[in-house]
Amino acid sequence: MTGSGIKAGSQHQQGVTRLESQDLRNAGLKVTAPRLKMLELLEKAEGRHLTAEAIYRLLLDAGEEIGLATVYRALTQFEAAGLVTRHHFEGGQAVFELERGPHHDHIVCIHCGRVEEFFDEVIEKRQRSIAEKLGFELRDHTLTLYGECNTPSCKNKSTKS
Amino acid sequence: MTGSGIKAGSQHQQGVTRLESQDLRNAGLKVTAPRLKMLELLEKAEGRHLTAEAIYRLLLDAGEEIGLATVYRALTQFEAAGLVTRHHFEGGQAVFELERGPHHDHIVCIHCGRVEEFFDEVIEKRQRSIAEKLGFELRDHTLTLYGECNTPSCKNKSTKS
DNA sequence: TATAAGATGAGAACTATTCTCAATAAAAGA
DNA sequence: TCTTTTATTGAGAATAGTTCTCATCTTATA
Repeated sequence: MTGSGIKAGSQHQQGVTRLESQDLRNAGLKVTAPRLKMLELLEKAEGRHLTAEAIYRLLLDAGEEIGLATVYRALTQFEAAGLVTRHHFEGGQAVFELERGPHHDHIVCIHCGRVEEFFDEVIEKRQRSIAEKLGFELRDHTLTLYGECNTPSCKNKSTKS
Repeated sequence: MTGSGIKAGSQHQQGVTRLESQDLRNAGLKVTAPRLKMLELLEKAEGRHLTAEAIYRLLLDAGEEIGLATVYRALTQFEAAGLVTRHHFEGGQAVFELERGPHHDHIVCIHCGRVEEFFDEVIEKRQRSIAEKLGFELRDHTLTLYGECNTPSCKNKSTKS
């Protein structure tokens, strides 16, 4: 959607793959082709949020032989290992993104689905004090803003409703 | 938030029912037994978050004759009418709560599932300016904190994992 | 290499939710 | 009040997203 030209080519081979292999080993997972392919794909997606189905299709389209079950399984494992984050935006399907850098929240366009990320220390701090005040030990949070974005390619598109 | 002992008795009859009837009419919905029963139940739940399934079971247990499809349908209509809010906390099932007062966010215990509500103007304000800065017209948001609560009845319970 | 532990793909199974449809009940009109 | 119109209902089928099962195949290890 954004357009930082990412193609399904095969630029990075060994170097990246090695890093990814290490990620897998660190997570106690065997280094297998499906997993590496998935990590590569997520890497190339550069922060875009993909559904399991999308990952599956992209890999199939790229000529990989992979099963949907494997995609789901791997994503769950990656999540447990802290390699990816799973989000439940509106609309049933979970989306996944590679965990790069620390934490951030999201704003999603209700028309075109575009997702931007942000981080705000004021909000973070506030959350901590709210949790404390209410007698909770904060472990996690999800903050998602929904709005209408201003990209020219957006407004035209129909809403889900 | 408060925790005043709510029992599944049948205290309020006519008075409340009339208010609820009006809510339905205002929403352009016919006043029917299933809908009234659902609103009554949500009313009695005083802010607790119920799944569609839970509402269905509670009504069955209370001797009402109702179908699960009706519950889902009505909840969707109530939501469209602004009578209830739907939340997607972790775990697949959506939960519903009667819309009372203005807006608030939630903190959920990852052990016992207890939900508390809060409102924080600083966070709200911050969200608005973030949206603006990123070129979005803010329409909605969800903020849910996850933590471990301090109620004695909680820590013992097992985590979902 | 041979072996054991893990991972895989395909499809069945499952869960949450929505849809279909004939029967029914509520609002509106006479 | 009786009738007509139209929305609503319950039951079960259907769907979407995800997880499970299992026989087969790979990876890491001896």
